[in-house]
Amino acid sequence: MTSALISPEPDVHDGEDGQTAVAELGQTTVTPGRRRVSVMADVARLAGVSQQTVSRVLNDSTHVRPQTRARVLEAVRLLDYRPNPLARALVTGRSRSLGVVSLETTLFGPASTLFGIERAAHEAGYGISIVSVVTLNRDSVLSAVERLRRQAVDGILVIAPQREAVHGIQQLPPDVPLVSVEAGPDEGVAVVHVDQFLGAELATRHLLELGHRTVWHIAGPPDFIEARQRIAAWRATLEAAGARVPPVLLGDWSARAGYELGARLAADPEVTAVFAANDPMALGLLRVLHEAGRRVPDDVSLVGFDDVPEASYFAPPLTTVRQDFMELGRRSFSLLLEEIERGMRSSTHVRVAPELVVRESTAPPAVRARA
Amino acid sequence: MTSALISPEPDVHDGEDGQTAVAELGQTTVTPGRRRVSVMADVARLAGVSQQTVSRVLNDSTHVRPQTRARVLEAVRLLDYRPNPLARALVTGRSRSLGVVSLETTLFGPASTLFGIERAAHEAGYGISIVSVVTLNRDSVLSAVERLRRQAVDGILVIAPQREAVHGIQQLPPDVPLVSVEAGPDEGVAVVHVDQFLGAELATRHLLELGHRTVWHIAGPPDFIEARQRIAAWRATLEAAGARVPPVLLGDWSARAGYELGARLAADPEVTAVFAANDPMALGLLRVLHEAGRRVPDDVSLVGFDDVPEASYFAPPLTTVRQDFMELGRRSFSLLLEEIERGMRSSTHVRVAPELVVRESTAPPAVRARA
DNA sequence: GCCGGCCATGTGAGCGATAACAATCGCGCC
DNA sequence: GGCGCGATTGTTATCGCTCACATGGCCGGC
Repeated sequence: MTSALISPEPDVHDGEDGQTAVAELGQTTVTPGRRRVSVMADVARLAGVSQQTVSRVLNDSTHVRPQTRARVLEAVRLLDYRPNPLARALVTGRSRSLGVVSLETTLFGPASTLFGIERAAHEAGYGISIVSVVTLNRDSVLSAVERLRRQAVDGILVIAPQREAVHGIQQLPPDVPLVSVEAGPDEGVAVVHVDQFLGAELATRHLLELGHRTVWHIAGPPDFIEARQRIAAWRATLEAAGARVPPVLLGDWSARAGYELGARLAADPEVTAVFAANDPMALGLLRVLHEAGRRVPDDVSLVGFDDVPEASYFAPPLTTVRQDFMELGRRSFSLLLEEIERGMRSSTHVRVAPELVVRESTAPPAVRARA
Repeated sequence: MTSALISPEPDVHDGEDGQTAVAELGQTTVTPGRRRVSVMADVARLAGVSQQTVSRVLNDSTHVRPQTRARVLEAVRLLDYRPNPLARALVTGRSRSLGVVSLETTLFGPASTLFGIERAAHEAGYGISIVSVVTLNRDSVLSAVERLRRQAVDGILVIAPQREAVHGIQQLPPDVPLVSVEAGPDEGVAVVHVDQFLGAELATRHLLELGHRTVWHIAGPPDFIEARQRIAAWRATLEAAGARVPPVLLGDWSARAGYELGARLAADPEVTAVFAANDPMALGLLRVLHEAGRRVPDDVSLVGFDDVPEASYFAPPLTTVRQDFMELGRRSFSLLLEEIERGMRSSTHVRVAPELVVRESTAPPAVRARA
């Protein structure tokens, strides 16, 4: 008997504030001004079944007669019912939401990773809460994680490209599923990252194989783990090839750094191949080389890193190492999901392979350069 | 027990899966593998008070004897108790979390706004959940909002710089507090945005006042509301000053667009002043001007928009219009909070004033240009 | 000296869902 | 033809907290 009678005269003072309080069926009174949303009991009543049956239709959905299910679903539709996620989470102990700790930056890598995670989570029906930090260090990571726990997330992803973050991650209480993305401690925590070593090796080898005698490197700031790994791989690749290892130039990821550090390279005719640790720095370098009258790739070959969307529009289109941040997000998410389901920390390391994208900024050295 | 004794022969499988079940105190049985966390009742028991008193200490905190409060807080500390936000939200109807719909982009504006919101929310004790969309249109906005509602957010912020998004926003059910950020419909929804009209006027007037006869404009893509507004204000400012209105050049926010469209400007000696609708396009223009041998600001003056962090490192440092995205986030957040507290939609428009930052890319026109 | 009223605290009832178990029905099988 | 079992559905307890109201002590005022 769902509202058998609808009285034509709702017993409501139709208001001092223009809002209409709606007379509701049954015994529930209505807070004026707040539209009452239907709950599972309403659906049950309307469908003429028990609340548990409604729950069954909405969840496992086994052991329900098709006819019953149809009636329930119809009631759901009529009432525009949506399950209250809080109530569900309270009783199941699962909120189906994840926390992400992210650097407050518009740097391409961290920002893209965030979106990659969001997309993967979305597809699996998870929501994500983010906490951004201005700097990554022990305390900021700890307090960010604490805030996320207060939001009842099922698990946490820390986008932690910087070394300092590692100290925080290591000290986290082990009772929350957690995965470190882009970098992390060697032990005790699951880590998903792009294989920086491979990426830098691909870049460096590509240039060596084109015939360059050695490769210069404009690196990222050494507080970024990735920057260090790229330096190490670049150096190892040169050494393995018996090539001379030039001094490393430390930048800060910005185009400006590429420009300024690049000025020294542009002035040195010995320099025929450069590997820049990210695309913006490659862009800066591109510019200073141009200003110095050194053609790319004729006089100098250049490889970047990241494959930002604009890279193929650089002049010339940039050969670079692509990092698949969507894949990174996907893998991080599934690893975290696994931890959540097994109920224990994992300490797996997942490596995502980067890919060399050859465009037009690399070529064999000019003949005079060899002479 | 953190290995008080390290037996040389750890009894490895004391379960079948290596997990150790910890014996807990009291009558509660323990799910093996999952550490039980303390709840409010535990605190109450330990402090020798009722659960309600614990609740009072943790919330309103009025009407509690200092001595009692101290005892409760001590118990909280001892048990490392944290209130379960789900239970609280279930009963209060407030989750203290906000939803943000954001464009899946690393564009400086939307990305910074997101962080601005996060920071403001954080300071007020709110968490944020994000949903990112690849494109903004009616359906994507609607489904994003729907997803956020399923996460039990108290209110929603839509970062909606594109026109298409407006259609979605207008169709949203009015029963959830919502604020549109950066743009929105004219009516029915609260909107917080930077005053684009003022910004473009500042830029254009600055150039006119330096003595330039007119100002060219490299605009953003017209599906962005901001782009249109900047065009309109630029045009109006020129007209008000009696200056000729040159044809507008439509870009896509990228440095590349600035470069390519700029080529035409660089070739035209009549062009002495350009207003670029964002900093990256200004950067591209800067480059093509340089390549064409036209000096900035001696031959051509240039104003950007956004004040990205690198703008002061451009060559020359860029005069630009700063948008305070942190402020934008703060204002959006407080407006939303107000809606939440009053329980009804507002349709206020809040404008955040941009600011002209004069650096070294603008100067009076060269004398020969006037002649 | 009694009573109203405020302070400090406790009690019981939900919030809206799921979990665990109980109950009912019909059917196949010996 | 009775028994047992699976398919369906209902009942009750519970998740961890806050709300509304009840209670009991202590104070001041007449």
